[in-house]
Amino acid sequence: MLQNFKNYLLTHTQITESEYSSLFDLVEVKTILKGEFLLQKGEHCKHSFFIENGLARFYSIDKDGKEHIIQFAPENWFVVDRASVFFNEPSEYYIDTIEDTTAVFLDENFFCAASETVSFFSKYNEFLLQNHIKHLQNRINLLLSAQAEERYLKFIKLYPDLTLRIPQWMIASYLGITPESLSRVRKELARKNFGR
Amino acid sequence: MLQNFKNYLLTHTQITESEYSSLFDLVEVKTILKGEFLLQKGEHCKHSFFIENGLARFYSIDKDGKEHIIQFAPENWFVVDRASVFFNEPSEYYIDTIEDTTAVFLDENFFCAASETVSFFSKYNEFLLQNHIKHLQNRINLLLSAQAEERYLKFIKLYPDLTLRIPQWMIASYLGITPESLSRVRKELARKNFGR
DNA sequence: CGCGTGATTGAAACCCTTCAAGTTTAGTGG
DNA sequence: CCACTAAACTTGAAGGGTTTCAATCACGCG
Repeated sequence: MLQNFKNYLLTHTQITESEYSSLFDLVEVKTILKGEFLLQKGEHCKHSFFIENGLARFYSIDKDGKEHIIQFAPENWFVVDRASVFFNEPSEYYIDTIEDTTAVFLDENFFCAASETVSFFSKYNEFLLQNHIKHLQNRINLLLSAQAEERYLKFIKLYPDLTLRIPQWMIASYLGITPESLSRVRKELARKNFGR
Repeated sequence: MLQNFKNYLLTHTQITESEYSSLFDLVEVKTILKGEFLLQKGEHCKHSFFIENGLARFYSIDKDGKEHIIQFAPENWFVVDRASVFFNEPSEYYIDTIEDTTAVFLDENFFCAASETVSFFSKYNEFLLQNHIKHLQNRINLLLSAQAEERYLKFIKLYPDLTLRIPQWMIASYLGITPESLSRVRKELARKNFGR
């Protein structure tokens, strides 16, 4: 039961077994079926979600009804609309699941308690924020500088395991291209590599 | 002398005059002429730069030699490659100035001392990180969902003052389009608004 | 088996880039 | 203060990458 969440905290935050036990009372664990929402536009995001098992996605829907995926979150990842949580604003985004998912719901109380009981916790929290910034910045740079093929190659290099679990049209959405274009990019890549 | 930096800290971090005086010994202030570098690719970024006066830009150069602007930083803004500072990695990016600039160089020592002497400081630091994430996320969403015209309109709405100070070709770079395209977008916008 | 979803393919259209030329603007030195 | 030059901006025509729309194919599941 919740092996991933426990291991994650033990290895990343130097938490002890007993500290973990007391903090665990503060979280909620929920099962979310494939396609169900963790967050919808207009809601205030009150939790950080730790994905114990399964796969979630964080995305927006534009005025033409098109989805744009900001982030995928497989097991051992956090997913959250930080802007909504931290600034207490209604969210512009959606979070739902691509697979049946077990998620740990962490609220303000949990982070306060954890920061107080585990001295290293706030340091790790800063690590998460800095790491998040690093990834977002790299993504912006990629969107500015690379075309479809290069974006896709970087994606499968960075997330080889996810490539197999995520439908192609969602990867296309993450890359900022249409499913048809991604299909053609893959066809072209297959053609190039055939001669080896 | 450094009115902006002082006011910024006083209003945002609840620092006292005397605390400011002692912390001020830990910073360096430098004048950077237009076009000179604060950071170049391959260097380890050791400072956060507070722009006291002037205007800086944070950008990458791709394999074809094209520049891609990640961020502009006018007076009262911070600019820094957080990934390089926090993870102690060589930077992938450049920071230089668009105008003659006075910048405050803040290093690790400053942040440690400030966190210790000013209780509110680390809270404000988290605010900066969260705010940074919020902006990067919105930018990614815009790059995924909007075409040239909409990107430009959002830009001039968000940064009306910067629009006049920054050469058009740099704004184009920030938007992920060519200078020629931006010129045509502006022409088209002028045409549309002529009929009012 | 039939249905729905996802992936593929083709043709036309579109947005944007590229390249080249011309115009305007800004900065510098005589 | 004007003349000169470089940089920035504009404009046009051609081309490229991607989208759009439509049709077809492949697959899993009730």
